[in-house]
Amino acid sequence: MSEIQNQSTHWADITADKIIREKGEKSLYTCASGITPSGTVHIGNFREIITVELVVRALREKGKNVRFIYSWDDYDVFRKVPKNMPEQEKLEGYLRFPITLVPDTTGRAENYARANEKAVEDILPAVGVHPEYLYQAARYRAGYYAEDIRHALEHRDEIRAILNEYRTEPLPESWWPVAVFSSFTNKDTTTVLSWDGEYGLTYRDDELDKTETIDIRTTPNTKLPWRIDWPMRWVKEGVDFEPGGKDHLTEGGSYDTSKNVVKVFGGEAPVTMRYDFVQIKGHGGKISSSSGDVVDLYDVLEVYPPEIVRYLFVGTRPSAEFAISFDLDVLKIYEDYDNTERIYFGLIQTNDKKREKERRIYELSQVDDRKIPSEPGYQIPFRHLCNYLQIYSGDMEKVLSRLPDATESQKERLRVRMKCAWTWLEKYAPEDFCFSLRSDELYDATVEERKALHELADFVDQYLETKSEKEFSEYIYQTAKDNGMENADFFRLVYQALIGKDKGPKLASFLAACGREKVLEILRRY
RNA sequence: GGGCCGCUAGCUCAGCUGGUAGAGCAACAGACUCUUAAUCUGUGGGUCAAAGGUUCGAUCCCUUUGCGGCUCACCA
Repeated sequence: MSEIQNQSTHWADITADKIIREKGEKSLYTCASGITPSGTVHIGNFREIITVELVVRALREKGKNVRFIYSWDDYDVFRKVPKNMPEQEKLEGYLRFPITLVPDTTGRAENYARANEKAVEDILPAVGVHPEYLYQAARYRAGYYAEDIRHALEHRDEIRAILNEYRTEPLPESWWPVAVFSSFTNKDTTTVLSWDGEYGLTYRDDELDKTETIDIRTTPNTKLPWRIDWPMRWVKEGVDFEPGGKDHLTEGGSYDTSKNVVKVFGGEAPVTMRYDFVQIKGHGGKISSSSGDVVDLYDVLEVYPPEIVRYLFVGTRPSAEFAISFDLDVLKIYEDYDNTERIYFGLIQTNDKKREKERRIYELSQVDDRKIPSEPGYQIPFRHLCNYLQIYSGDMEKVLSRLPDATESQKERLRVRMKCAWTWLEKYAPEDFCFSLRSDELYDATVEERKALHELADFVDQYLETKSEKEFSEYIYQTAKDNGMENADFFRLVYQALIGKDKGPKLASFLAACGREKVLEILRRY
């Protein structure tokens, strides 16, 4: 194991090494991630979580003790009502509230933020991600950060100078490094007026023009703005590694100012890594979050099994942008994964370097690194599996009965895969790709056409199960010839007779896949 | 305006700590009287955006330029 680790060139291993090198040998390494649950947490946000998860796994495999924390910034301000949320007008009334005090109009949880959090927390274990969740609203409101807020107030000028370095408009003299939610309205439309040098903070509610003095230890209204909050928490939790999106990791971005602000709190910045955004391809056209139709982890898991979802992220350098596909690329993704798996199990020969790389990608793609499969999945092309599924109208057990040599563990994996395949066929596959065998309604065939179909039925009856695919295709041509039909016309006829379309899967193999019984059941009715 | 990323075969990209380039698809040739991005065999194809520099040696490192994209400078 360690031998493999040492020579691994996978980015997760390289990052783990970097953390150890830069932070030194420690008894505990803290890796952090987090976002604001201000709306449905989409698949782009997942990139950060999975990036940390992979680095955490790499560190643990090097024998390190690791704490993986995930911060929900649920004391953030509700700035905009996402279009995919019900009861828009009601939510409008809560703008400028902390999201933890906004009601959940979807009826899933006690408040808006919690509903979005819960959706993520429920699904992450499915892809092998198990962080320790930290809830910032609860912490702030319980006075957990009171001393840190006071510390920021004490270093007001120093912090302002750091933030001003990159600002076009310098922060005014009257600026304070805290934000206050009004105790009258819950909104952040307030202005801090003064601080008594200890825990007393006086602010004005700008809407009501009312003034109040609060104690930051006991009144749950104060929070630090993002660029101060982030470095403060680095110190609080002793964060050694935390990646960031490219909006944070750019000159003048929040990582830049935070790595200076963190010194005010007596700490240092964690090792970081920039990840690029994730695009979506083939998801019905409506994909932008502004339209409210976000793609989240649930959507992706409907079409890809957990290990393939991981595979997408594992196999791509975080700094590279990539797209998650819901169109025909899905076929290729499955094939790519299977290919990696075949290399892992030595079913495909390749050079050492490539094999080592693919091996590591396969390992990291597995949901549980202690339960890596001991045998490859059942070898059937994804396309073929899709055809089987359609022949049996989505009945997975019937499909499995056609694959008698599959082992139990392979069947388990096939079931997950078929469920995804079926969802894909129903929701995303192109029209041309889909078919279903005729049941009640028959093709309105002419007398000549019926004769041809009868002849084909006889061949099917006699030879479909005994002749090879290639040999059987001879009978198809012969039928066309015997009935004086052009091949193209005859193929069209057979597809119409079986599936009501002009085209379909390659005929000889399609008939074989359907099986003698099913084909005859339909053809004999003409 | 600052910063970051990309520019490699017709297309999408891989190539990672410097040793004169790979995959899939497309193309072409041949199998198959055959369809949905169908199957098999084989072939061709690249001044690694451009120009300098470092080096025995550069797709890779440095500088400059061009083109494309993103991001920060308001909030988080």
